[in-house]
Amino acid sequence: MDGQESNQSAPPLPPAAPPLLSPLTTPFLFATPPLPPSSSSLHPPLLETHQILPDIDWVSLLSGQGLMGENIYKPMNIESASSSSLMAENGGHDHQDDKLGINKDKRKGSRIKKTTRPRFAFQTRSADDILDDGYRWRKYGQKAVKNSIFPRSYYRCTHHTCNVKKQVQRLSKDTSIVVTTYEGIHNHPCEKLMETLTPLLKQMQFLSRF
DNA sequence: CGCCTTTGACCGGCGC
DNA sequence: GCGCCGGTCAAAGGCG
Repeated sequence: MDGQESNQSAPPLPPAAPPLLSPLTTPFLFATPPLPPSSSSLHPPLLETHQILPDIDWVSLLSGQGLMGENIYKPMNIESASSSSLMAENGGHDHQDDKLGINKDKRKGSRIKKTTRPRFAFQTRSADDILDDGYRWRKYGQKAVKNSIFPRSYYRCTHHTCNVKKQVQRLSKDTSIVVTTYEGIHNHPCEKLMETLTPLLKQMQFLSRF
């Protein structure tokens, strides 16, 4: 239906641009110092809006390598994502992994295949639930979750060949914090990044002729 | 007209 | 087996 299965078997391509943190989009995302390990075990890293993020190796990050341990960015593979931050808020019940990337017809099938899509979450302190990460997203659902006064919103990348999803939920414990969970890897360039870079590249090509 | 959000219904997994 | 829960679908409506 939406081509979700089309790139399940293909090896994931590295993101053409950071799925977040693009300096060419607004609002900018900025990082706080690393959280203490005790809190990071329950919650994704918290990003503030007043500090510039360090350089991040997103390829390594999304492939599950590097930036682990005490680093504030802790990617979660799908197998280990069952203890995601959103669950910490809703009482730890989560079985979505079995259904990720499975459309309605597939769910009617005999056996649901477990997928292994990269997944990571982080927190931002923002008044806006939706962060401009440079990609285009279409909201496909919203659910009230247990033990949370705020609903969880479900978004899918609008690119026709891309099946990246994200979940957005505001913490009831701290209403200023928004938890965003990304799932999957974009297999296309960031639209806004390309929009910004294209005229610059053309100008560079023009100037290089002299 | 195309794209988006909203929202109720539906589905499968899990715990009891 | 049943109910709860989270995730997804898809129709309807809004907006530029």
